[in-house]
Amino acid sequence: MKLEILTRNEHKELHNLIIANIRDLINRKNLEPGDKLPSERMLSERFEVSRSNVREAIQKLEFYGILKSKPQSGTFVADIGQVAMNGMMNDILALEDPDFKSLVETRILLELKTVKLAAKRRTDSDLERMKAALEAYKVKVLNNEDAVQEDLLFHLAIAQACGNSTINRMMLIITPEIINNFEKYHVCDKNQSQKRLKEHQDIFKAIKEQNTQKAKQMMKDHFVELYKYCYNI
Amino acid sequence: MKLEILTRNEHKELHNLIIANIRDLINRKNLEPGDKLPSERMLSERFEVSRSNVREAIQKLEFYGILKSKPQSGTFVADIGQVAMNGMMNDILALEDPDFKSLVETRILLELKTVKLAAKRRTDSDLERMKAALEAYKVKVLNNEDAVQEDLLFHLAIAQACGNSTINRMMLIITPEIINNFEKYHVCDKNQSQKRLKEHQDIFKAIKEQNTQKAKQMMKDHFVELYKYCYNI
DNA sequence: TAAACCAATCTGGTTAACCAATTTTTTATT
DNA sequence: AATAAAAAATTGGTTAACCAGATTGGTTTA
Repeated sequence: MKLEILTRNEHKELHNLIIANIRDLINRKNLEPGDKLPSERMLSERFEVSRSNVREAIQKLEFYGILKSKPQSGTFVADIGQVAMNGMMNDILALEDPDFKSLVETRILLELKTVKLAAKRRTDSDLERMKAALEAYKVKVLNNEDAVQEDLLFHLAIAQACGNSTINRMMLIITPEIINNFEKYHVCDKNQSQKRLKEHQDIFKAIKEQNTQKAKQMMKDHFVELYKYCYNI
Repeated sequence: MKLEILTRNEHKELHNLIIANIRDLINRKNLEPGDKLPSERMLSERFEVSRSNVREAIQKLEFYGILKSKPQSGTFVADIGQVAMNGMMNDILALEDPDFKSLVETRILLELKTVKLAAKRRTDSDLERMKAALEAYKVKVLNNEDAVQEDLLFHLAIAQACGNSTINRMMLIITPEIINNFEKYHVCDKNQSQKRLKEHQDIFKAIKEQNTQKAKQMMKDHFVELYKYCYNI
């Protein structure tokens, strides 16, 4: 067989092709939750792709909870049912790359929640972590240095304090994408950094005082600039 | 070298170990954004693990946007900066498995947003997809069959119509976990299924009419039972 | 001096052979 | 005939050799 190196996009296309093939196979064979898929070797032969590509596609479907691999046993359809599996696979295949607007919209949604929850649930050690992150941010700002990272890390510290591991996970997923777009579009303006620092300090204070409403309002104010920018694209 | 098969948990531990090693390496060598990591072969030798394990750990960090692999070239630290990378890696390593309460809380947060956005932005083809999902749900309910999957698929159809690919992605991530917990804790009650159908129809109607406030309120009502359950655990 | 070229080397990706746990089938025993 | 024990086949995971594109350093050339 000819060996071919794929670009990142071709790679994704290949994965989607394999995923679609697996979906069709499950439908044709009427596999139900808990049923076993054909082995990786058979799938790779059947779809005429390498076994490692099949493994990668299966890994992706495992991430979305649709399949489960058991060592030395097989790959199984998860307990989510055939209909749900079909719908979700189609959804996954239709998933496009996130645009900046979608990222910002999601970030604001998540953070207005995390800040409220953090104000309610923060422990003393949470406070310490947040304070440390805030201090690091402060130092950079006062030295008039770029502080995008420290900015975001303070927000991640809030997410960590919100006591919801799922929301925290989602903040982790979007943060690097946010950072990249920040730098790409030069969202952050150094002239405003003093103001931003003040806002961060206000947020921290509200969380410390466990004033949920104030915390949310401070975060909202903090996002106003971003909002504006987002709707101007 | 001795070959050893790992359980799922040991596997995760190994990944975390490698991730921690990579973090320490980046710190020790003071690698900055865009810098190249040592090759996979060198890392595997240095950490005394297999190259495929290194590749899997790198893949995970790629998913979180911390590293970028370029074919035939190398693996690079993403443009998020050293400080952010450190903080995020620590966060990732500290990430625990989601509990049901965290899942439900997140689901409600996301869906109260998706339903509002869907009411505002839904296209005609979105409406058709949602109507189809709703019909499938209706058939199951009227036949008094289990309809958890069709239920969730309707919600996913709403997410798809919300015009925000990031939120849609997150709904896809949590849905299988939600389904599993639904079935584990028997959250769904068949006696209430008629009521649930009515609620779904109300939501659909509100989205069709593009009445955002009503759509959100209907969704809120729909979640009341879940709320109760969630806070009773 | 600097630009262009070329070959040696290094890289992530791919493949195929191999491993050990598991599952299935066969055989042996009661 | 039923059960237990053993062997064969199957599985996902692992390893190591290999591939082709990218990089690099030195050499040649304008």
